[in-house]
Amino acid sequence: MPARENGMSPAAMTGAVFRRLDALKPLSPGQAKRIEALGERFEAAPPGATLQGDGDALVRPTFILSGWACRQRLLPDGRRQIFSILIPGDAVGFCLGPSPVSSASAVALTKIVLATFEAPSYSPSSSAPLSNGPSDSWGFAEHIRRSASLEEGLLLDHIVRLGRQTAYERTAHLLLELHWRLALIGQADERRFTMPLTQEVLADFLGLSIVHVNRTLQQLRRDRMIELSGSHVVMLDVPQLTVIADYQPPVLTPGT
Amino acid sequence: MPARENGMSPAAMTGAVFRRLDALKPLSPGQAKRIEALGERFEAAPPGATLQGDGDALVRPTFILSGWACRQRLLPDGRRQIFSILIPGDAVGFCLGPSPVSSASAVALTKIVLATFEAPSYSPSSSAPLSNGPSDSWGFAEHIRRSASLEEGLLLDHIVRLGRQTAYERTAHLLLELHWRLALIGQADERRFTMPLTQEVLADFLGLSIVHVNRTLQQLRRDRMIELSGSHVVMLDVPQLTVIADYQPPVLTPGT
DNA sequence: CGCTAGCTTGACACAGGTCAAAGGCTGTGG
DNA sequence: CCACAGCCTTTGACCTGTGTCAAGCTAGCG
Repeated sequence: MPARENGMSPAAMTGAVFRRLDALKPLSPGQAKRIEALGERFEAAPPGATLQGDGDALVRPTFILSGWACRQRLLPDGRRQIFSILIPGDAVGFCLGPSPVSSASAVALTKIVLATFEAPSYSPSSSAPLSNGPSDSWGFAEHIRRSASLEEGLLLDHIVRLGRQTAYERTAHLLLELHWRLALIGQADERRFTMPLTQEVLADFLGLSIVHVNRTLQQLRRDRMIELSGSHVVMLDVPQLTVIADYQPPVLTPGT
Repeated sequence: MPARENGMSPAAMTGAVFRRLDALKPLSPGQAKRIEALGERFEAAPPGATLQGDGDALVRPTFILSGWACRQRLLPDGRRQIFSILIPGDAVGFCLGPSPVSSASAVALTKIVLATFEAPSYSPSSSAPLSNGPSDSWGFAEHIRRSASLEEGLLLDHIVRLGRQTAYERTAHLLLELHWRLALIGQADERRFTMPLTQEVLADFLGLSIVHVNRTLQQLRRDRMIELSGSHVVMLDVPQLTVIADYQPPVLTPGT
């Protein structure tokens, strides 16, 4: 097996995508194979790169193999709001169907590696009526549906954070969410994980100013709720944080 | 044609549903007929009624024929955040597929009339592989997809409002959004519409306190941006409001 | 005709924003 | 190997948008 980007095998590169989709719904051997094939055709982008412009149509699903990104919108006066933070295994944009002219753009927050599905390698079953839309032609319709459902839940959580929670609660909630999502793809242990985000990014996500994010993090440290140095996070009291943030991890519909 | 709820014909009762879906994608005659049939089987609920509980599964799509509702979540200490305001023609909850255990509940804000689709009256084409999920069995897959896309855009708008806009901007933005959506279903003219929402509901939607919503509305009045008495809204300077709120109406994918 | 739900207003408190400056880091070039 | 540049973090002083509390007011409704 030939060495790739920093010497990883295709399977290793697509690990996060595999784990995430498999958690949403167990992958069939055929599907697993197609995921692994993603590792063959990837492209890298530097921090700050625009992964998907404002009105870009989303034809085929693109996944993050490694690195972090975000979906965001800019106001005319320069204010920025980040809708969601994307981690390895996440899809960039949405694949529900043709319409998605999302009014958001996606931007890399770190060095990032992406892979896009080849469209219709599944022609045998694609003879089904196109009523299904393009989403189905590649055989992951149910995964996409569940992924969309999960993401919608995350958006709703975000709305609650922004509308009704204090800076302290918001920050705790975000940390718990990231921890849960990273654990899903095997990139977090019980209480620690790596979060390569600047305080500016946190601010634009949490609807706060940079300065206040800093102060809030200090407060969490003083309260012995977290340790944080560089991008290394340790949650010292997960139960307490969960109460403070009223955090409820997403429920994955089990099975089949 | 027999008289119904306050003497309306089925076609009149389902007007909003028809107009909304037809705007998303022109309805075929057969689809139009099925929509009209909705008017035969409706049920009413009083203000405050729970239309859909917290973890309720969403099997078949339910539409609002008349009245307003909202999707919301409550925090343990009683704080409330409203995710979206539902008007006639809107679907309650989502119909993307089986998983939608949405962590939100839907509540009637006024007296409301609902109608739910009968499941599989379209059996001829439902012989298609069930890979499509239940969403397709009733023949509106593309409408549902576009509706979901539209709603996702509204959620993103809401996140920007809550995260990065001032009370004044948020309020202006909401008024413009409601105006656009009401116009879509033929319930608004160029600048006026009816908004049967208390200031408490506005507050819980906009992430503000009741008192501050009141003050903000006063300010909009003083600035001669709006008139508002009871539930009657007049927007006095739509262009200006649009600039203030940085409002961008949703783009409906045209055609077919 | 009194009650209640909703609206309005003032006085005051506080979470969070803004401004400004000083410290780290880290990478790069001399 | 040092020095500088740039980005990020941290902190203090101060300001303001929004929340809280409390009290009237209004109007529809039983």
